[in-house]
This record gives sequence, C-alpha cells and structure tokens, in this order.
Amino acid sequence: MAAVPNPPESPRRAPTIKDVAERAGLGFKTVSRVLNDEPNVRPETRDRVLAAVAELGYRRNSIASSIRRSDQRTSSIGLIVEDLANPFASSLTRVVQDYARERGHLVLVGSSDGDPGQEAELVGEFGTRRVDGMILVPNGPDQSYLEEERRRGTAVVFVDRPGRGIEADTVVSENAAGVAEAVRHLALAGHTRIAYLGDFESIYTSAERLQGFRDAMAAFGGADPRHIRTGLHDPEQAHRAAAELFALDPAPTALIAGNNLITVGAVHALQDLGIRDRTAFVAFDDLELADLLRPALTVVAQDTAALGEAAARHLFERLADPAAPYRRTRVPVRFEVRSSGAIPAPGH
Amino acid sequence: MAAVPNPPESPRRAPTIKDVAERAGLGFKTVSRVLNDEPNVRPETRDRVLAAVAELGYRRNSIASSIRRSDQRTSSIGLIVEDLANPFASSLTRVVQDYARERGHLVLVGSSDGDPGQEAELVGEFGTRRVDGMILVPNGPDQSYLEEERRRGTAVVFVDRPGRGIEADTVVSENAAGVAEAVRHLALAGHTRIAYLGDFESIYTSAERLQGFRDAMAAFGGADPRHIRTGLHDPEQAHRAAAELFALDPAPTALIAGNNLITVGAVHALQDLGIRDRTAFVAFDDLELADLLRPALTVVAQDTAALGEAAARHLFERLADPAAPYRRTRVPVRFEVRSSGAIPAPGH
DNA sequence: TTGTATGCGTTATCAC
DNA sequence: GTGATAACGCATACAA
Repeated sequence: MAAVPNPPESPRRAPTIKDVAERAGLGFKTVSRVLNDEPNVRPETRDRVLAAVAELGYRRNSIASSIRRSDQRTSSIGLIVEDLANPFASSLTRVVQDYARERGHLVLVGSSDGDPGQEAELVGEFGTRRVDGMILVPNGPDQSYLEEERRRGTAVVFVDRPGRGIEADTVVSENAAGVAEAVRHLALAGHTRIAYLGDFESIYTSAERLQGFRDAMAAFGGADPRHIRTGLHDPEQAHRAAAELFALDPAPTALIAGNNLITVGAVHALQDLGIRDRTAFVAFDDLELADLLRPALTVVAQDTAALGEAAARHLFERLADPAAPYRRTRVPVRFEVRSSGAIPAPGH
Repeated sequence: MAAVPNPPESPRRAPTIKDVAERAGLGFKTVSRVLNDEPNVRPETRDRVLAAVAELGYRRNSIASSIRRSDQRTSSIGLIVEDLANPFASSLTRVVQDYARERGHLVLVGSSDGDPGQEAELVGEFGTRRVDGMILVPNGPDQSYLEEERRRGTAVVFVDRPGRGIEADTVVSENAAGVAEAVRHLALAGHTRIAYLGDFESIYTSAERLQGFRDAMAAFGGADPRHIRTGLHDPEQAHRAAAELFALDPAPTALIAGNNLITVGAVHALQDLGIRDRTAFVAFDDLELADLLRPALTVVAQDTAALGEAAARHLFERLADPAAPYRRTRVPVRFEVRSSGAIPAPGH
C-alpha cells in the first residue's frame, strides 16, 4: 500500500442544460430539442448548442430526465441470480447485459444466495430505483409479491425456474429431457445400476431433473431407490453421498450428478475411492475444464446463452406490449459426449 | 414455447408521498420526515404515516430523491470488467456487489471486452446515470478522460491494473512475485529449461508477470529467449504456441501459463502431445477443477475476493473523503501447490 | 424556428 | 411538531 502525493480537483457542480443554453445564448428548450434529436432546429443553432455542450463537458442527467418523462422509463433493468460468481449465473448475466446494452439499457445485478428474503430485498431496491424490468432466478415458495411491482409497470421475467404464486414470462431449460438422454446413454453402455445425486427436490430444476431420471430409468427396469440421493446443496454433501453410494452392495456402476456443485463433490469422491476410471459418469452443467479431465467429462450442458437471450427478449417484448399473453420458453440442452459416459458396465 | 391465457392488470401510477400525506391527513413534508427518519415527529403521527404507506404500497422514488438531495448521490456504483462471464471477473463482481450492498448501494455492470471504446461508452452511460463511483479494469493507453467524471464528484478506482494518464486509487495483484515463486518451485524440481506463455505485453498484468519470470530466471542462468512466447490472447493461440515450444530442440521441460485462457490452450497442447504426465506445469489463475485434473494443476491463484474488497473499500473511502491521497494496494497471490508443478526434470 | 410556463417526486428552507 | 414554498434538472404543452 503506497500513498501518492495527489492533488484532487475541487468537485464542481455538473453543468445543466441551462448552463449550456446560456453559453450558447439560447433558450434551454432549444438545447433540450437538440439533445433529444427533436425536429425544428436550424442546423446552425444546432451546431452552436453542440459546441457549448463540448466546451462545458455537459452530460445529460438521465436521472432527472426519467423522472419527468411520460413513460417514467429509466433505461435500466435488474437481474437477480443466486450467486454471481457461479459460472451459470455469470454467463447468463453477460448475455443479458449485452442484449440490454444493444437497446440502450444498463443492468443492475444482485445475488440472492437462494434466500427469498434477500431476493425480496433486492426487488425492493430495484423498485426504488424504478428499473423498467427485472429478470430473476426465483427462490422460495412465493413470488406473488412481484404483482405489486408489476402494477407499477415493471416487467418481470423468470429464468431457470418459474416463479410461484404468479404468472409471468418464463424461460427454463429442458431439464428432464437432458437427464433422460444421460440415462439412455449410460444404458447403452450396459449400465443398469445407475445412481443419481441431486439437490433439494423443492428446487424446480432439481425436481424436473429427478423426474427425468426416474421416467427414463423406468424403461430399463426402474431405478434402485437406494441409488437416488437428493438434498445435496454443496460439494461436500455430494462428496459424502457419493462415497456412501459406492459402499452399497450392489454398488452402482454409473453416476449422474444433478448440477455443477454436485459434480465437483462427486468427482472428488470417485477420485478418493480410486474408481474414476471405471465408473461411468455424466454431469448436468458443463464446466470449464470438463474436457481436460481424465476421463473427459460427458455432460448435459445448459445453453446459458440461449437462456439469457430468451429472458432478455421476453423482457423487452413485455415492455413493448404489456398486454401480450405470458409465455413460457423451454430451451433445449446440449448432450456433450466425451469419454466418462462411455465407460462400460463391468462384463459388458 | 407456450402461451398462457393471462389477464394483465392496468398499470397504475405509483403512489407518491403526496398520496400518502392525503391518506394520512397530513402535509407531505411530514411524510418525508418520517421516511427519512428525521427528528421532530410525534410517534403517533409517525404511525399514521407508516400505516398509510403500508395501505397504499408506497415505495420511495429514489430517482426523484437523488435529483433533489444536496449531495446528488444515487446510491449506485458502476463496475466495468473485461468479460463478466470470465471467472476472474465474476468473482470480483460478486465481492464488489456484496460490499456495496452492505452500504446500501447497487451495482451497475458492464463488459468492455478489452476495448477502450466500449469502456469509454460504458463510463459515459454510468456518468449519465450519475453513479456515485466506478470501479474499472482499464483498457487501452489512456484513461485521462475519467478526470471529467471525477470533476463531477464521481469516485474512480482501478482494479487489476492501473489506469494510464491519470492518478487514482488502484488495486493490483502481486503478479511478478507470483510468477517468481512459480519459477523457484520449478527450479527446485530440477528444471532449467522453463518456458513461459503470456498475453500481450502491452497489458499491465502480462508485462508484470513476464518481468517476474525474467527476473526469477536470472537467478538460474536466465531464460532461453526462444522459450518465451507472448501476445497470446486466446486458448487457440496458446495451444499453437505451446505445440511449437515442444517442437524445439532442446525443448522445455517445464511450462508456466500466464493466465487462465492460456492455461486451457496449453493443457490441451500437452494433452495432444501426450506429455501431460511428464511436463511440469504451473498456471497463473486458479480454475474450478484444477485440483481434479491429473496431474492436479499447481497454480498461482489471485485473491479475487481481496482484490474486489480492496477496490470497493477504496471507492467508499474516496466517497467519504475526496481529498485523501490516492492509494495503490498490492494484493498477495496464493501459491497453490498441487502436483503438476512437482513433476521432476528428466534425470533429476 | 424558438422560448415560456408548468410539473415530475423528492429534499431543503423557513415560517407557523 | 407541522406545513407551506422553493428548488433540483429535465420534459411536456403551448405560446410566440
């Protein structure tokens, strides 16, 4: 930590359109016209205004502008994810931000950590700032409180899972289909004792993925109930659950992990047990180095780009037409075959 | 994509303090007093106000509030990173967001993609929305344009690398020391032919890391210039450069990758060449599954949490005291020994 | 083509 | 304690 001598300049009052008007020797309404590209301004006058703007370093105060304009729009939207540091969330955020910016909007972000209280607080803060709309990954049993925001004209879109107690535009992944494909892939390699590790069943995505697993397993004689473990919310819990699975007799010969945190714990467990090379494995969610693991990880990859773009699109379409019927979009997943899923069942 | 019947409710005008005042049978200034916890309000009156607030579902319009308040503060800050989807950036964002939120501030985010033009545009958008301050990972040869923002009272903090053409609070990693430690670690395993893959030398962090490499190598007889490759800006370029390195005679026996994108390309190259198990490797930047690779990746991990928190702290301290001397904070890196760095030199 | 009066929802000032 | 009035920076309506 080093201190630099520094001379801070006196913080000046920012110039307003009145300052610009005075400088240009015009009425401030004329300045406003130029700034908003309204017609009926002589090119010459326009130039004078722009010159004054440049000289004073004027920058519009869009905060003041939005308070007065008829639509009350702020050109900003809010995005609430569980954890911004999670690759799923950050990649979603990036896409939403790009989409918004192309339309002149900025994005306010917040992490709820899966806590309904945090979520509601963030919604409140966003509302206070009068965002034009919000996209959220909802948490908890009830999002009906969002009706109030909506009455004020705020657009609401759910992504990753639907909100509860409220109807709204929603974008989700094809969770069940993705897991079903994983099951079929493993069955093709001769596996029948396929285990599943999932998060809390109260979470929409977890429930859908588990359902996909159960339904797909039914075609192959059904899943062994002891081979299904849910309620795993971090890598450590997944690690323990996986270790317990492989202590069973008969032990599973293949494993499906329900999300990326579970994957991390599960692979660690297989590593500890020294059975990474002979246990078939498919992970839901792609991971940055998945193809560099040995065996390379076969994954059900969510299309976060499509998810984010669809959510953003829904939001802006809702802003354009508040009366349109609500829509639910399901985004296909991509089954990425690498090698871990092709490890054959013993004796197959 | 499914359409839901839906009946949208008519968007109502949001209630204002005047509505609340009328409802409570009071002057609106009294309402304002209650909302701002100002003294001189009878508890009884206060209750009447709060009741009316609840009944009407009133929510303060902080946009209107900030336009009028004397300090002009909006309780929002801006954050500009290169790519929000990058783990380094997203983890930084998360920390900044948490720090800001604890202080009642919201965070506007933007990705510059390393383009100075995008960066300046985002700064402009943030300025227009009158953010209280901005934290940025600067790009390009000149950030002096930020002086203008600062004159308006906006706090400016650089993170990851210093801005150019302007003095400001800055937080950077101990880049050179981190690479030097990697070199010493590899030298201890008997390596002398250590290669280095880096990004453009025009990037501050790249230059610092390369310098750290050169200086540390000097203690071991110096680096072979052919074993240093820079200007690698994505995994593909790093992949090719690594392949070329190991086609040399004599080929390096150890490799240091200058950032996470380069690491991905380099490990792929080692994989293709079938020399992952016998080439010592140290990566700058940690990766999610680094410990599950085989060999597990030895890394120089940046402390993104400390980086983000220091940046946020600088920002809020600057807001509290605009006249304080500028500070530059250097955040130590963590050398994470796993196995890839301990692979011995041939015949050692 | 340009300018004036008014109002947005809030905070600041000052009188009651 | 409470409330009227002005003001913030801008957009809207309308007059000139």
